[in-house]
Amino acid sequence: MVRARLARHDSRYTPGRRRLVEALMGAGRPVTLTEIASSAPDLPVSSTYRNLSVLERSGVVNRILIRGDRAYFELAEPLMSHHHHLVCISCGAITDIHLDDELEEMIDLRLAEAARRAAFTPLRHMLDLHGHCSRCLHLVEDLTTEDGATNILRINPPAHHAG
Amino acid sequence: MVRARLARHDSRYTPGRRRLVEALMGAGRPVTLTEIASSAPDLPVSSTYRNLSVLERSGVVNRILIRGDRAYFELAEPLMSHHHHLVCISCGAITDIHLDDELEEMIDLRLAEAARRAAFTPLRHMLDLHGHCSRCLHLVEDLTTEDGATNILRINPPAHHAG
DNA sequence: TCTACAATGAGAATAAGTCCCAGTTGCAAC
DNA sequence: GTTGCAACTGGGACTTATTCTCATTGTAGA
Repeated sequence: MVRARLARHDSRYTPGRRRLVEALMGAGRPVTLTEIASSAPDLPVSSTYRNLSVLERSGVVNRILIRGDRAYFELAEPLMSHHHHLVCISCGAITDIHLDDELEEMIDLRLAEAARRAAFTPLRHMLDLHGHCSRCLHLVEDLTTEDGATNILRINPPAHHAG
Repeated sequence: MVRARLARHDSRYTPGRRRLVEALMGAGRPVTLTEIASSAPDLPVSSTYRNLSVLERSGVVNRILIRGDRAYFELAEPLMSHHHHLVCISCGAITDIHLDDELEEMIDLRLAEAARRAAFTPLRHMLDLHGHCSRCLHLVEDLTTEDGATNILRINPPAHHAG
């Protein structure tokens, strides 16, 4: 199936690309290029970047932008089931979560309405929840202010950070 | 109100920060630091980066990560009403959209359930729709394949790109 | 086998964003 | 108003993820 999607873009399923797909399968969570590189040090960095782009263009992997300083990669549907993310804004840890189909459909429906009004052609929605994981919560004194403002403390990632 | 939120973090509402808030108000859409810099060339880059971080930490602006190569900034709630984005993956154009409160509440409810199971403390959800704007649609031949894969073409931003 | 084109890999190049530091400013206490 | 402390500023150096270049290699099909 990966091969077919690549072929559709005149691209080949080469050993290097297979290694990448397997690495993403093995990780089971979104990973950065640095993480891939450290688990497969023989893969050249430039080739890995190029191949991740090719795989993305062919719809095999998704590039997810959660932190400004680096990109995360994960397998696209249907290699990976549709899901969303809990993103810790302190340490960057990412947890996959699933929502029920009814809600997903309702979201898609309403987004499609808004898209039509803007003459926009939808491809896929991205829904993430930003907050603090249990290990970072203690770093934040109080989460809300008297005027209801969220009190976001961007703190240097602690030692346990997962990304 | 901006001043109060800054004061909560032992920060001051200086002229440079006021300029930034006014620039974001004037833009009316998410903008990059480069855009801010070109509309206010006298603001030093390093100060602008620093001040945007301070304003973000105080809950005055939101940093939105939509393209991997740069960050966008917009005013946070309630200076700006809660909204979501249509993001063109070809040219990067961003359009603000609003969903009805009922759906927003349902999303928050289900996300909160998932967060509780993961011992995660929610702060805010991010929901964007990725696709192609009307001006970029012609760059894509066919949007779906026979196996249902989305056929995403990442193309160099055309001349009209909005950021 | 030949040909055309995709893929590779090493390093140079790019650019967003951060860091540093010396000088300045704002706020609060006296 | 003076003073002291801490926040702020600005310019440039620096870091680093990502992209680009290009010469070489691999491969599918004629």
